[in-house]
Amino acid sequence: MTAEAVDGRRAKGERRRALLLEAALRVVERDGVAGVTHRAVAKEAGQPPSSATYYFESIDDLLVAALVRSVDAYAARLREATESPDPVAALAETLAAELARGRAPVIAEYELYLLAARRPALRATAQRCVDDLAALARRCTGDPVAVKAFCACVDGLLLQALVTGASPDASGIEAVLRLAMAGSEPAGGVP
Amino acid sequence: MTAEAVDGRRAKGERRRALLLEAALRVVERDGVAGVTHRAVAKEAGQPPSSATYYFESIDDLLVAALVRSVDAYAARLREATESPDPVAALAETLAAELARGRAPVIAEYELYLLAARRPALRATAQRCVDDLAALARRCTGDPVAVKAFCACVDGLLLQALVTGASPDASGIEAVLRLAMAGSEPAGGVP
DNA sequence: GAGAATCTTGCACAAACGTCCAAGTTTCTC
DNA sequence: GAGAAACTTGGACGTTTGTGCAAGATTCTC
Repeated sequence: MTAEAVDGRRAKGERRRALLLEAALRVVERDGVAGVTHRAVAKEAGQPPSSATYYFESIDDLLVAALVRSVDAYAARLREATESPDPVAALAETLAAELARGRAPVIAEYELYLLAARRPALRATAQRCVDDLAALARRCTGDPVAVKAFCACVDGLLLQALVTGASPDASGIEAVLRLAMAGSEPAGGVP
Repeated sequence: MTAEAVDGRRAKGERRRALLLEAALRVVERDGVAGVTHRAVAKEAGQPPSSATYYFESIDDLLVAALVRSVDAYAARLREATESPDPVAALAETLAAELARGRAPVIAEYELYLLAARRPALRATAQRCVDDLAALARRCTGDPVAVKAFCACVDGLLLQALVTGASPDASGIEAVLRLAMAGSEPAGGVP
């Protein structure tokens, strides 16, 4: 994709690195961030422990890469909802469906997300996450305060659902998001 | 406080346990949840390692107790704001001041908070946190959806401030919270 | 004061971890 | 094909961790 002639050595390496990264995400889902070790990830990927240390010098590198990958996946889902005729409804459905399918992946996302609070190197990635959300909101309102409220609501709703064990349905989520979006201007509306 | 005649042995024990718990919170602030080990906490408390294993059988017990303590402190601050003439403004000031004083304690709170997502035993404590927030909101609006939006906004604003490194001021926070509180009814208002 | 309950501590053990290295393999360049 | 570059792997090292235990000190009960 990037260059016409690929180095077969590097290509194989990147494929392997991706395998390890996916394994790392599964480990985070299963055992939390604390469970991420070189050995555990390599074992999950069905590879020798040395390979994990080769591709990720420190355990921190591994977590950083995992967050980036997690945010990428999130951004993709977000973009899909953004392009829908009713972004708010689409997002509400997406979030509810994710929670219903299983909490572990969502927990993993937020554990990695929170990791950015301690690592300045991750702030740009976290910011991207919020920006994508704001882009969705701006399709429905011009009020910047409403955009902030909307973004905060999304993270707050998910976080609270996770920690309290509640399972809000799509309509409940949508109602809250719609309210946050309403803002001072009565209707930004879809054009 | 609880009984008239206290057992000196148990009293000493509880004092020591409290010391360890405070040390544990400092460790979480400094090194994150991952840094919490029996030895690290004992060292932080200036006590022999064995004492940590005596009072907290597993490392999980320690974290659970730490979360409960953290939520207790949060609830106290929340109650203070709730009793203010303008709860929303008071809460906004409290949150902004906390962020300004230092992010580490807030990060620690959320790391522990998120811990509840994996431990059913902690859900009640996390729920209490949300309930206290909802109680504050209900002093300003009767709309249950607005209450939910308000609670979500508080967690979302703090979480996003932490992960993006932003430092919202009191007025910015207040504006967002006020919007979430507004709801469909134009004014619940303070009586 | 005698005996029981609780607290307190040092120590030793196995397991798991990050890290490093050196030898071997594949792939590319020329 | 020869040499360089990148990948791959197994193994060893020292450190840290959780855990359990046994002996001692403190406090309460009678």
